[in-house]
Amino acid sequence: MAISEAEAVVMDVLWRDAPRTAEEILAEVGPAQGWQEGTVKSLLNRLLKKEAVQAERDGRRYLYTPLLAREQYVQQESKGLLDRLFGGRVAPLVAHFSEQRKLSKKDIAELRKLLKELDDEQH
Amino acid sequence: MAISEAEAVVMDVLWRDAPRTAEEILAEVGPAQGWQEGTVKSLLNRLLKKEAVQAERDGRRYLYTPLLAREQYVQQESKGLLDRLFGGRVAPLVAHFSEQRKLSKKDIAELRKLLKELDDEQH
DNA sequence: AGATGATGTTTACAGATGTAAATGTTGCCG
DNA sequence: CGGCAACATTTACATCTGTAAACATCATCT
Repeated sequence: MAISEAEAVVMDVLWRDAPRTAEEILAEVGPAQGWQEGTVKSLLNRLLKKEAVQAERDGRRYLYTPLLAREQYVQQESKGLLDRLFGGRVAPLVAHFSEQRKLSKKDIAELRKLLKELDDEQH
Repeated sequence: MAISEAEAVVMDVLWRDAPRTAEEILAEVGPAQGWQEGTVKSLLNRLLKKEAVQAERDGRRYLYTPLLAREQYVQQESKGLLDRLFGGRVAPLVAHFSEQRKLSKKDIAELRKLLKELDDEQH
């Protein structure tokens, strides 16, 4: 079962710091997303059903912790896009951003560094 | 209005070659997707409503042509992912694939070439 | 002209999603 | 102990999606 976009917003909070209560999550994303309490609770329940988070009782409330690692999620999403749009290869994706002039100086510098590291690994 | 995944499959056919009839589209994706005729027709109608394709009468049938350019679509999707998962920057995305050992030799070679070109542009 | 077949158009229906409202539960306060 | 406040759980409901079935239209064959 895939995680929806709204659910991912909740996961993001938990990935930044867990465990958290529903209240804390609401405080963190409610204003920005314009969400009510019920919305966050529903999303948490759906995430529980999908086994993406875990709830541990703490007195009257629950503490929620991610079960799905951010890495896993990022991996799935990225691979999906790459496969659908760029034949599964990374270079065309970067070329795309390059053409769109969406590479910042920092990006370029980091890419250079990355390639250098790959070089070094080669022994 | 965003284009759904199933709709994007139809767009892909049209991006490869247009205009096309519903029948041709079905012939091209039906088998692989396990779709019936009605499915393709529905998707085409939704795409029409979203103004992502255009239909031009040709005797008894229609010829469909994309209105939305593939570049636009790719741009939206890529930017969406980048913003949601990598803070809008390209380098972390590439680093991610690098860590996952998902960079092919070809990818690396192409990235190198790309950086070199950017270098040259800088003159 | 009526039946047939090729096409397009409308309607359907289940599951996912966004967004809660309604309802249930329980520890605590008076 | 009875009721409220704080949580959680259940139910709701409109959209969007995937996937067609049903129905309408119209050129054509008999």
